[in-house]
Order: sequence, then C-alpha cells, then structure tokens
Amino acid sequence: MDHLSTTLSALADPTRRALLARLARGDATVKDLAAPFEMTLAGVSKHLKVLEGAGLISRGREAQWRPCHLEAEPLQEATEWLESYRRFWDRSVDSLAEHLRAMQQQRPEPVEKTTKKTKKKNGKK
Amino acid sequence: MDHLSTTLSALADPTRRALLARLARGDATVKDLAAPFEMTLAGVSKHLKVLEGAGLISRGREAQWRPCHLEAEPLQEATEWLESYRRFWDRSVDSLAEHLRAMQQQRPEPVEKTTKKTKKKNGKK
DNA sequence: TTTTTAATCAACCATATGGTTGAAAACTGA
DNA sequence: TCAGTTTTCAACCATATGGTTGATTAAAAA
Repeated sequence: MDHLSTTLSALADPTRRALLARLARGDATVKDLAAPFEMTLAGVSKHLKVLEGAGLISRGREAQWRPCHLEAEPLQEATEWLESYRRFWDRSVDSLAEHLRAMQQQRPEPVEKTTKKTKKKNGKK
Repeated sequence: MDHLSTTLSALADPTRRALLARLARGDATVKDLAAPFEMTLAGVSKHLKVLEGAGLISRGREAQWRPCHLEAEPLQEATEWLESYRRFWDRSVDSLAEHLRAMQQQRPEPVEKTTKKTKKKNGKK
C-alpha cells in the first residue's frame, strides 16, 4: 500500500485519532493510553501497531514500558495532499489562500506520488 | 460512523483519490472516470458510491448519464482536523504558520466529541 | 419495437479490519 | 527463584472492503 493510503486509513478510525490526540499532549505508555477506552489492552496495542506502521508514532523502551511518541511527518504529507484541494472551497482571498494558491501552481495535479521538484519562490514581501 | 472517519476512509484508497483528482479538473461521467483504470465499470461505480456516501461527490442526471461533481466540504473538514497538528512539524515561522497558529488558538483540542469544559483563559490580547 | 449504451444491482469471493480471549514474553523486585 | 506488571502474540470471530460476474434498469437511437 502507498504511504498516503496507509496514513489516511490509520487516521480513519476514531479510536486511533483519540490516541493521537492524547499523544499530542505528551508521550504515554500503552496502559495509560488504553485507560479512557472500553477496550482490552490488546485491542489498544493493535491500534498502536497500526499507527506505528503508518509512521504516526514511534516507541521507546523503558523497562517493561514502551512509551509512545507522536510523529507528525505523515500528518504533514496528508495535509499537503488535502490542501491541494483548498481552492475548491476557500473562496476568501486572504493571505493564506494566496499562499496556497501560489503553492498549487507548482503542484497542479493533486494526485499521489507527487514528485514535486521546482520550488520557485520569488521574493515576497 | 462519524463524519470525519467516513471522509478519511473514503480518501484512504488510491483509486478514489485518483477519481477525485480527475473530478478536480471538471465533472465527468462514470464511463469517463473509469477509462484510465483496469477495473470493471461496476467496480468504479462502487468507488463512486463510497465517495458519494462521504459527501465528496454529488451526481446529476442527464439522459442515461450520471455526471459526477466534486464536493469539497468534507475535504475542508478533514484539512481542518489535520491542521490542528501543524504545530508538531511546522517549525518555520512564516506568514502561513502564523495564520494557522492563530486559528489553533480557537480550536485547541484536536479530538472528536470533545467535552471540553474548564477552559481557563485569562484575558488575552 | 428492438437494439445499444450507461450505469447500477445482486450475488459471490478473498482478504482486511476491529475486536475478543488466553498464553507468553520481558522486565522489575522481593 | 517466584510473583507481579506491562505489553505483545496467536488464534479466533464477525463484519467490512475491494473486486468480479451476470442480470437489470433507464434512456437514446434505429
């Protein structure tokens, strides 16, 4: 499976998104992460494995604990793909829209496996 | 299933993302959309049904054709969720980052069904 | 009316997914 | 060594998903 698909399918589950939201507030062990859920530890462990497989978390080792840590790079990739569609809803012409519209001129085809090369940015402001 | 999960799982398939990419260049019939794929028409029809279920496309009726049209609202919702994690990778302090950081101050908890209650925030700005 | 075209439906298949349980691993500490 | 804690593994189950084929609907064209 391609990277972006892996990321998006990992995010397409409310439990996993809640786990990421928790990790956004700091690293945590599996048990801590599992606490808020009505689910077995093994269930949460599986979800974490999916997140790890997508590169959305990494895990350390401290004694018998395996603390989880948020890794945001895949989120960035997913955001970039989604933002290439911004022009379809963002009618307002503020600085953000301008910025992204400029970006789109370098990435006109919003498909996966984008090989973005030329980063032409003429001095702005 | 919640709205965001539906959207993300619809996007977590390269075929469906390619269909959206095609629709980003203009409306199209099922047959036209199916042409680039080594897949039966029924297969593409199913994918379109998923996209329609997620609100990512709408469909018209012209004779026996059912032209598909991109609908970007769910993409906006998904983008907004993802952008709430921007601070985890975006270290650069350009105008875009500033803009989004400002937006995050209004939406600090990136979780679904958040029952945020105590929001102690003493007079700011 | 008959035929052609566009699209969907229904049934089916293989595999993936989200969950459980119970056992096992890995480590701490007495 | 034995016992407790944290986490994973393996097996299993039910359901969802992505795909096919063949029949069917709906409209246009002949």
